[in-house]
Amino acid sequence: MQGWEDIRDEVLRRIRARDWAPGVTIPTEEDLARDFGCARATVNRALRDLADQGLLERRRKAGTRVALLPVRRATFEIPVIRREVEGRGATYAHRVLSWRRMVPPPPVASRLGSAAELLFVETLHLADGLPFALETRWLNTRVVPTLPDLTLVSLNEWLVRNVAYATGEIAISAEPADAREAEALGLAAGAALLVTERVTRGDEAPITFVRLAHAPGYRLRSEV
Amino acid sequence: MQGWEDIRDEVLRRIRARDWAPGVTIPTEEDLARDFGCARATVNRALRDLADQGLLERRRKAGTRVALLPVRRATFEIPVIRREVEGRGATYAHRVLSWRRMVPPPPVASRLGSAAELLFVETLHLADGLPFALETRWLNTRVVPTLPDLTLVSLNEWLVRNVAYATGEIAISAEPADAREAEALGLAAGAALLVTERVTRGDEAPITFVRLAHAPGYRLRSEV
DNA sequence: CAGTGGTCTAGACCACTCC
DNA sequence: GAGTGGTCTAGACCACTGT
Repeated sequence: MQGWEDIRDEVLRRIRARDWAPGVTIPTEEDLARDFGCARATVNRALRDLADQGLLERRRKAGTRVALLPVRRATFEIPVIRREVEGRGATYAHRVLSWRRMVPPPPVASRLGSAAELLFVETLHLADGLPFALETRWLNTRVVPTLPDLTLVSLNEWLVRNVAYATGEIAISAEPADAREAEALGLAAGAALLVTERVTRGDEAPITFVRLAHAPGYRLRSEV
Repeated sequence: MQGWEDIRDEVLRRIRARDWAPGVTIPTEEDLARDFGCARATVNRALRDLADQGLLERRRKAGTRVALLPVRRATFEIPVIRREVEGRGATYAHRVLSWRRMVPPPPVASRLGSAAELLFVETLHLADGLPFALETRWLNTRVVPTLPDLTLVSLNEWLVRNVAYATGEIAISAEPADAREAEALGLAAGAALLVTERVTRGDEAPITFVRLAHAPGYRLRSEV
């Protein structure tokens, strides 16, 4: 007996073995369904999965072709920091370094699409007592009327649980540590940091902008 | 008329609006199918999509619950460098800086699971004539008997088109530029570089290890 | 216009897992 | 044991697009 995963694996095998070389059109779903002795929907599920991975290109009428330059899609899981630290077998802690109301600097304002005064919070995340990441957050308090005790729960986590979001973007880059980051993370200024920046927006208003500067040694990993 | 995407959007709306709060069990597929006036398979497709995104957790018998701490899954497209440069509207070029046979350094050998002699190739990728990324590659020539003229086609691209691969991993980190990278990219030593490292393996033998050190300003982006 | 993928349906059986 | 999601089927109609 065979399921759609078996069919996907067999198609994948034929692609890798170059039975179906890059650029060539493979048989139609109907033909494959007959060959494999299953329903067309099952073949469709298998081919759709491979197309989602970028290995096949599908177009109505034109058929299904093996991708010439497969665009690898690497998926990274971006968990809440506490989970990430605990997942490494370390003990999580966080410390709020400062908070105040302030008008965001231009780069933050433009990303959020709002130059209104925001709550600024600086949090150091620790793994086994050592600096793990410095979080720099600007928060629109209009959409978040009541706040938790920041010393008890990470704002990061509280927002995930309590605020409805609509859309967002993530950007990853490498940047030299500025004076503040270097001090908080216990590094020399200019040290290479992996920085992730996230913008989160609600239906109407922007919610928050977060910049996470990770201590050296941090890696994002993905299987392909 | 409604399709599975409409149902997915409506479920997403209810999650965001907290009609269905984090942690609660939502109605069964059968119930939802009746409510929406469609077949169960259509509801299944919609809920499966949201579960794949990490917003729902599904278990047989237990039902479908709204995730408490949704693990955001950010998907980044990792295209061939030429495509990436051209996608930014720039002109692509590459220059092979050096190549030789050598035993890989221990970190590379352990990643590939092979300490045999490999072909080492150093390639500078250019966008509009400016350094874009420095590629450092170790290639198992046993699985790649014939090589192209490296000055004509990027080894990166040639491999994608001509070598069957089975599995691989990608890791992303921030690292200070070493002397070689700084020279090739025209930077000061220690500059923060976004580094992507990829291991590719065939059915039996390792194929290649690639390290890409991207010039400052490089960002990976993803919608969430 | 015609061929191909995209999706929906109604029903069925199965696999897993909670009780 | 029983409830729920996971998947398959056979058929149908539709949407897109190359010719």
